[in-house]
Amino acid sequence: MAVTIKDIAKATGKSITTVSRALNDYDDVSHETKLLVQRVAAEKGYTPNLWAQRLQKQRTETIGLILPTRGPRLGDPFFGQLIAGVGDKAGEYGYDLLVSTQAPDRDEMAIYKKKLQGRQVDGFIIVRTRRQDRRIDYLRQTDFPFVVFGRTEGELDYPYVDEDGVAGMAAIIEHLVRLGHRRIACITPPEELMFATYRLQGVQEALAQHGLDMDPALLRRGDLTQRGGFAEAQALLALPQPPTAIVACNDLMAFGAISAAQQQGFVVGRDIVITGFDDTPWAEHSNPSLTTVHQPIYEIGNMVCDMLIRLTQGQSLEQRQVLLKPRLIVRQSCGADAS
Amino acid sequence: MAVTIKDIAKATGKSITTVSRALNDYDDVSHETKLLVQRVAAEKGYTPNLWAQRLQKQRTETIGLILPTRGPRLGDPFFGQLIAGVGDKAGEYGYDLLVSTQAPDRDEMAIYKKKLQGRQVDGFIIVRTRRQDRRIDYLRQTDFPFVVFGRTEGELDYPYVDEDGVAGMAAIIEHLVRLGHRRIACITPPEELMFATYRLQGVQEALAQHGLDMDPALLRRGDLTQRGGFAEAQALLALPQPPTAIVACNDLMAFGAISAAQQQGFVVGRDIVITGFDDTPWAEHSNPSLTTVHQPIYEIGNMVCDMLIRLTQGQSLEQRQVLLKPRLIVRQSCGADAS
DNA sequence: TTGAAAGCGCTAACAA
DNA sequence: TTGTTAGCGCTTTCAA
Repeated sequence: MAVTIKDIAKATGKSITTVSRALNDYDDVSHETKLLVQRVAAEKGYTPNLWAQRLQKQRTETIGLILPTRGPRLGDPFFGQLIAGVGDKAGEYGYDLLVSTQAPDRDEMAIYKKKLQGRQVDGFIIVRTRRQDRRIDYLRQTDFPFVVFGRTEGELDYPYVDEDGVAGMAAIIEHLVRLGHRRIACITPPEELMFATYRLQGVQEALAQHGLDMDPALLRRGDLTQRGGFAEAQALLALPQPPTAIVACNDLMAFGAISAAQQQGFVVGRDIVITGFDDTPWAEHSNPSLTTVHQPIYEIGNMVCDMLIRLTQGQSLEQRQVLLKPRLIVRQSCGADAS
Repeated sequence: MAVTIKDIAKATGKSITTVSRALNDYDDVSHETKLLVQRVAAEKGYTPNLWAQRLQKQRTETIGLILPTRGPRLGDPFFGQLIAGVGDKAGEYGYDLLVSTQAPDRDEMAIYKKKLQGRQVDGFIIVRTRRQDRRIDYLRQTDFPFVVFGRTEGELDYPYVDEDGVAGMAAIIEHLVRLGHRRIACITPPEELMFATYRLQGVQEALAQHGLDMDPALLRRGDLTQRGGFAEAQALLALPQPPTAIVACNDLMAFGAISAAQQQGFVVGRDIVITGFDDTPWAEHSNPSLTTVHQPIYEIGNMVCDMLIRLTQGQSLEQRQVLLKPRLIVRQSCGADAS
């Protein structure tokens, strides 16, 4: 069976307490005792029982990340990069990462409650925020540590990291208008997602600034998947007056839109222009390569994790709320490179 | 503060023991007591302290998945889909999933030891096996539950799920030979990965069966990334006698190879043929779409998780070792569809 | 049907 | 510098 602190106490002839303190390098233990205990512990291959430690310390050194989705859709590189960013940073601190999947349905809150009240994690990272987000309401009200990737409607009195979607989309529109486009379509994310609001707002404000209006027929709601982008682009291209540019609110939908356009014989970048948002690893290598807005998801994962761990340790944050400036990445799909 | 079993005991006037038994629905508690206790528990919003439960029960209902990589590379959809598959299945059982990232360096084993000996998880899922895999050696020797996605050299006396890479690559080669290709190049994974061996073996056996030899100049080692595929394909295309087909051992490298070929003005599917392995979500939508071998990673994640949980519960497995038959997916990049 | 008591492995206040 | 003791919240004998 497993080696416990008790075994070491017996083997060294010291008390359990002394062993505990020696192992934790307290300075009220004699040097010799410390050496002895540590040697014996190493010999016996002692590793502390974490539940016992945690039960005692009332801290878990674990952070929770509940992915708001189920099923194979996690092929979306978004989640992989995010997990990498959060997990790597957690590892640096010696923290663990508890990952669950739970679609945003009526069971969603149960899992947060269970993990919080069961004291399984010291804090949560919240991703893919809705405009009204009960996860955030709940955590705010219980006063439990959390950091958000994204924002919500209403008062933003919690720590978050987000990229400025308004500015990002505005940059895209600016660019397209400068290239001469006037009939610009937009494929948006599901309405309940907060970033849908920001990105659409960016589109509309930038258009307005150039005296352009969004034709309601050119505004279509997608589901963030390639399949969705494909379907919506098909519908747009079938209009009596099709757009000259399609602005998709994420890369995946843009890829779907490109497929749809190509399938109908369009040369993307020449006959029609398509852009994305996220700058996934694929954007650079797709054909044509995708004009998009860069979003450093891995680094954001790093940041939110770092902030959360500091919070759980009672530290205060230098920057509680971070809004990243987006960077436009011009590639071939907008035609600027193509010619 | 948190509600404990003690609070409920006080509130109901029952003993701690009785409360515990009532909550766990033991049948030596009177119906009334049970109802009373459960009502009060619900009112107070009681949730068991999992650390205490686990300390007591010596079981964690948590499984460990340590991703053998670090850094932003988890954009690889492989890991996202795997986590989804494992996580969803774990959720079905009410199990948690503990995810870590740890590159296969000399610190690698420390994290396994810590989690195992700290009794943080009931079992491990091992992925991306090396030909000689110390993770498996260690777990085998400690007799700790684990299930492997992949195989190793030597005796396969542990539970695993894998897809038959030999058959998969053979199917690709068969197909290409039938299309008339004779000069076929291969971009392989890093040598230490076990599936590199199988996939290369599949290529060579299938070639041999047609009396063809692999020109050593056409065999190049990649690193599983797009960037790597790009570089190796460039080298191949610059040969005095370039290949007519490039068989990449995963989709990512195939995408890189496609980019390289296109950049040099080749029409992929006509001037050169490129294939992948995995059938990632992107393969279908790339341009040209990618001929590849399907690997149901999400489902494999489901399977290994299911097997592992059964193992940790002391159940025996109907099928301890599963070798999945691969399915060839013919699309445009091999020229069969293109015409 | 219930409760008292022990103990899971550990940490920490207090005494010696 | 060390050991005694209590206790984290829970489950589980054992006795009543």
